[in-house]
Amino acid sequence: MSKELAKVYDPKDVEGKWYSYWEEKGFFHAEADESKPAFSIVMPPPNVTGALHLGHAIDATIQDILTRYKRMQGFNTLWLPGTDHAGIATQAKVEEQLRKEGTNKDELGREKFLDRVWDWKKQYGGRITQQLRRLGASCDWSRERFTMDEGCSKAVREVFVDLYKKGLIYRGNYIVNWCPHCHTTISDIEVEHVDHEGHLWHIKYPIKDSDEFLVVATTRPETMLGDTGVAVHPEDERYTHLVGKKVILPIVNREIPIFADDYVDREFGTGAVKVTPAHDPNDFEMGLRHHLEQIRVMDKEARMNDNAGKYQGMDRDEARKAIVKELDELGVLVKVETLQHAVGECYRCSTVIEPMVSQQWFVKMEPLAKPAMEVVQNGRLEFVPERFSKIYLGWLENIRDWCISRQLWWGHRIPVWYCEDCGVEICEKEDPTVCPKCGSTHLKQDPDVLDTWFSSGLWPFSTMGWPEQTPELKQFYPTSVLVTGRDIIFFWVARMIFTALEFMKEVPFPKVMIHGLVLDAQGRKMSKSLGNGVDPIEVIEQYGADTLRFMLITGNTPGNDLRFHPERLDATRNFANKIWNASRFVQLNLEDYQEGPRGELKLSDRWILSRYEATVSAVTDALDRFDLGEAGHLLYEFIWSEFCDWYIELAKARLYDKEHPEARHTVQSILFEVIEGTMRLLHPFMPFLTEEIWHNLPVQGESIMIQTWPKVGGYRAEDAEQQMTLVMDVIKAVRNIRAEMNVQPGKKAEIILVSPAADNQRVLERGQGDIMHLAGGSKIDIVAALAEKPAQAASAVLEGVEVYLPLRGLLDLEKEVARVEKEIAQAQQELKRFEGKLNNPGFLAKAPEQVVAKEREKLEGTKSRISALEVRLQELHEA
RNA sequence: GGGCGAUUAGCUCAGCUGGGAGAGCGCCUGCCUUACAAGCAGGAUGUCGGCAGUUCGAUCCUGUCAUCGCCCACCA
Repeated sequence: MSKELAKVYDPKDVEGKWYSYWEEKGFFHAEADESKPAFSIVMPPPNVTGALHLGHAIDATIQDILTRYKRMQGFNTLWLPGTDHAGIATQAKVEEQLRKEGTNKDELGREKFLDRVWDWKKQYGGRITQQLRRLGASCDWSRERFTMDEGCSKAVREVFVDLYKKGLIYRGNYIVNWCPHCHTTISDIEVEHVDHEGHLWHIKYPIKDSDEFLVVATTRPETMLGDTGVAVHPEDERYTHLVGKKVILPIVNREIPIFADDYVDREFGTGAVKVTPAHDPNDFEMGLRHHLEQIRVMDKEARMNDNAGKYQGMDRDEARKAIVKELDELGVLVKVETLQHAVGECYRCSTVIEPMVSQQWFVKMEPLAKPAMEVVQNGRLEFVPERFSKIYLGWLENIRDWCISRQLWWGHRIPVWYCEDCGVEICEKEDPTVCPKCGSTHLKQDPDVLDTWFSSGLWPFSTMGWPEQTPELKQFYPTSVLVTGRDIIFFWVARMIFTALEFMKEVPFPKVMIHGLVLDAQGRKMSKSLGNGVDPIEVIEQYGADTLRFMLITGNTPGNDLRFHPERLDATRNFANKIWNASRFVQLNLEDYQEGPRGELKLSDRWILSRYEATVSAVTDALDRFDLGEAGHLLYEFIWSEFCDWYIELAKARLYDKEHPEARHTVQSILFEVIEGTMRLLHPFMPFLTEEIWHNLPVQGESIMIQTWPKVGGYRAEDAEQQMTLVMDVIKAVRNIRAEMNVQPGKKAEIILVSPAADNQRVLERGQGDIMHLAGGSKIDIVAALAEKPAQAASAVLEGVEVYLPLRGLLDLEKEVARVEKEIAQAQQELKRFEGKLNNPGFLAKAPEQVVAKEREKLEGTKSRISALEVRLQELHEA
């Protein structure tokens, strides 16, 4: 116990040690045990390929705080970690590796390639979970899961087959978002709409058997090779006479129909739209309505295919130039405008997406989206902050079917087989070997894999053993809360909700706590390309995990983005150091401490206990509201501004008083109780520091993390708080005078307190020792009135108390007069405000009685202050 | 084209569901006071984005405008 404690807290000495201790002791582990109420969180699984970034750090910190809090409250607490196989990202990493080795996945073949990915996963997949340990994450690592492990894969199979049989998964030829670089489809939400400056080309399409032309406007002339119609608005009088006729498509010389469709905007361009059903989602829809042919003119690389005639083999951009040139030469290019418009890009590689008709697997969304909306509308599932529910609902309202097939190898392979003889589709929970229709054994599995989010969408129950009815599922499902960034509400949160409702018939969590993104100091997203990312591990090395954690959750409002300012790390580190030193002070003064009954409590004791207890309640409330920033702020204020700045200073006198061991013992006991409880309150936020401090205190127990959460126990004392406030105000007033009058620090001075009210006098008498010590008094007189005005004294007038500091020769009379005059002026301003209010009949009639009374009180207080100040001024003039 | 968020001290941000504004950093003045100079004590600084409204009273509620940021969106 009585070891030397460093003056400066060094997290390096502490963090590694405690983390392995916790893990070895099994404190993170949760067993299904129905005797205790459950609290559970599933961690949003980070990509196996990834390294920890600040986004993960804030996410994990929030979850860890909630987890540690609930664990201390006695819940059977499970925080279940895991990682995501991240189809495209991981496959791309391994492909990159192969490229460096001079080979590629096709040379290797599917099976060998997958072996390589698994190897890669084994080698690097643990990095991010190691990094989460550095942060202090108290997850149950014995339950760590991976979206492609056996259990999760089984759940995926179960869900796919079930939805397939219900007709909610289907295969069909539809227009999808194709990334020519990643060579796969992506879902609608994986397309980013980015504004580009493009052109609007006006092209004349000659009308068949006529001299007339129809001018269409397009941003993508290269797709005209696949045009199979031209659309105009049904009520557009310019064109009604043309509807039903045909145009001859330039270059291609194909006859295509002119038809009318409401979709067309008469105001835009020429009001006539070329229709390419195979390469545009709207055209696709119109094509279906009007039975147009779909002609695909590009291949998987977005090169023109054999439907493109002489342009075959050209990249779509080259083809655009060449086609524009030819149109120009043909004399049918009538106008080119520049146009700002949004272009879809791949979220991963920013390649412009090519909409393309292709045969893919889809999840039918409407029947799934409806219940997912209802649970939010009827409050069974709440977003925190609430405003995110609107975003969620808006998305589900307009949702389109979800394209789930990906042309990748890394992922859950689509569990559908095709009979090569009779063509039948087979989708069962077991792999088929024989065609149930024709008996053929020539079965071929669909080559595609599922969208990564298909498997992570099952995360809350797949990780708990579903489809088996496990004890874990029974106790920990539904989970208690989901914590995640606002950027994956659609990708992940929504999908978990509708799959859970479909398969578990229950919400996966009653609350979703959404936090913002961590931005750089300029407010930009952190990204590899900008090079503005901050590595949390480096921050931890430099400042410690506790500092990073506390910094991340304080200083902003829930749900809002957080700008990363390195200076805030310094400030938070200073706070950690402050706590360290406060505890050091307590420990140094607890060496001879024996537990035992306390002696009489002084005002300051009752005050700090009351403030401590108020903090317990307020922090607990804030945590229950998921307002971690507020909870952190409350702790900061209590520890620094109340416990350190006041109570520790107040405690010293009695602590060092050898003549009154009982008083010393009482203070020791309170210091111990308050700091010990405060460490428990702070533990979820700063687990390492608090554990270290806790073990340096005279406590029994293996770890602070398994102690109980502080409870309130009757220490609240409004009277003590009020009285102490008066004492502190007097101390501040004296300090102020001393500073302004340049009284040498350390030099003791006589203090006279004039207070006509008996109750105030009693309070001041009770606090006089404290005032002496903290205000540097040599002697203190408390009187109801002064028979003789102290000459050569500086003064301050508080409500109910006048403070005099006889300074004799030290008093600068002029300065003092100026000071008093200034105070009078300020007080008169205030007085005016109060009078204004109290003279307002509306105020008197309509404001609550309490408020009126309070204003009256303030008015009276200010009035008497002013008259006291005026008397004082008079005296000064006389002096 | 919709929606959301932000606009408060020089900077970064709080402000707990309307009674008259706070912190940290920075700045100024003193202090190495035996927990802490990563500290202590004291101090200065704000038409709470503009305008209008509701109210006895608005930083907080309503409307509107402005600037910035984000999300969504099938005007080719």
